[in-house]
Amino acid sequence: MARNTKSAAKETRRRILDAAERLFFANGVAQTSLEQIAEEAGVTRGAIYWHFADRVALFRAMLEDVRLPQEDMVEQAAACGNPDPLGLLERVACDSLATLAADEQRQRVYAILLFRCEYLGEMADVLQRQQDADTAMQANLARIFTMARDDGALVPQWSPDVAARVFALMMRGLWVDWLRYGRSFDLVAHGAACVEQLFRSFRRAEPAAAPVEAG
Amino acid sequence: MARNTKSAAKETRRRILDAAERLFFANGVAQTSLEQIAEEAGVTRGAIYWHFADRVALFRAMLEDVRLPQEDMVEQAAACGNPDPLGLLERVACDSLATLAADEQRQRVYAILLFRCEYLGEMADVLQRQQDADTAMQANLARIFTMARDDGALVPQWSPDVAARVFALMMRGLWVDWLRYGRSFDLVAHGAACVEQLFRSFRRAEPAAAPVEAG
DNA sequence: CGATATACATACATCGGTGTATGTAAAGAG
DNA sequence: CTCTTTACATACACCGATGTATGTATATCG
Repeated sequence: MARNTKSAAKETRRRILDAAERLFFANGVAQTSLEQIAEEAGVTRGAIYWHFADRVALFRAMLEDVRLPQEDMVEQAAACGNPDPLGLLERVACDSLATLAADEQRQRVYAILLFRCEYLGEMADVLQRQQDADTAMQANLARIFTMARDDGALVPQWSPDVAARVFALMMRGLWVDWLRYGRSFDLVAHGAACVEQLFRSFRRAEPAAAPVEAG
Repeated sequence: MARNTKSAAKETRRRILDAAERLFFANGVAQTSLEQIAEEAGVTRGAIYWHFADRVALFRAMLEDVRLPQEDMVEQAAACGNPDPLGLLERVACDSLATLAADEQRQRVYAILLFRCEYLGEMADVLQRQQDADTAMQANLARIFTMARDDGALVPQWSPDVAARVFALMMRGLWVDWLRYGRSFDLVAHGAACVEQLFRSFRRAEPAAAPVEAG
């Protein structure tokens, strides 16, 4: 068939990636054939094999387009010399929820990573990327909580490491639950309530106000 | 071939289930053929098709043997009329960590559910079971935290629902992280530190002691 | 304005997996 | 002691998916 111009080829590549994303999300990675992806993208398998070595390469390319929520938080929280570390983190946390809630591509890709693929053999390093992101987030959070403790902002009942861990576990739980169970609750509102009350327990007690209810 | 006695047939069934569990865990559900399972179990595919209708039925049967950590916690925490609900929960939480850490079958099956299968089509109700377990756990925890609030055991900074949610998210995060990342930390010790400090924030402040470090 | 590389489509060979049909020897019922 | 049923093993037919080889029309470059 007619050879496409270079920009048209780029668009073909995009269409393949988008089609793969939709089908991986809808049918799972293992249950999606290159034939189906080609059809969804309006090309043939020849085009896919031209742009990508095989299924795994296609899958990897799809992932490279998206940042994981963990990576997002690390980047956002990098601003360290802040006078109010806990306040910064609290805002970053809520931002991360809003970012995920607003970006459907991110939702699909993260959901694929969480529930629609099996991490084995050639996919092992995909898991590794998530572990690296988690580790980086954990280290970064621990650093910030340590700053908060040194500033006297963190109550002594919480050790910086454990506070960082519980916070990270809660955030990931919120992301995962929301995606796993069909986005059946208001991620931003409900998540904000969790974030706020947890951070309230991190801080020295203020004149007590009534707790915020979940969304 | 020679027909086995009824008890021998039961054992064959067990061997098939065990083989499936090991291979699903090692290679993923989609990447494991019935041929492989048969070989691992020392039988032929004929035996598998005799005992199970197909792969999905085999997978389901494998799951039925095991209780999920969530289901475990719900059962453990059912004892409600306790004078110290928060103390009860704290113990139940640590028990659940110890139970998971001690039972390799449980670890494999839960890991399969989390990272080694794709929830689609005929597998949708498998996800449903997890969602039901999570929902039940959530409801149960909320009830207990409400009791704690009514007893004055829960500080007013935490609403019972949000406290239950954060606690549940943390617990699931601990289970998942431990399994996902190759059990690379001491689940019981590290988990206990998280549980303890979170529950300390739930309770009215005692004469402050130094926080416990993570394991 | 050829020559060549590009961007695919088409065609083919292969293979592993599934489901089912059939064989069969022993267990259990009467 | 037979007859039937059980508990498998064996054999077969049938895709569907993969990978590769090949065709081919057109950009693009010198």
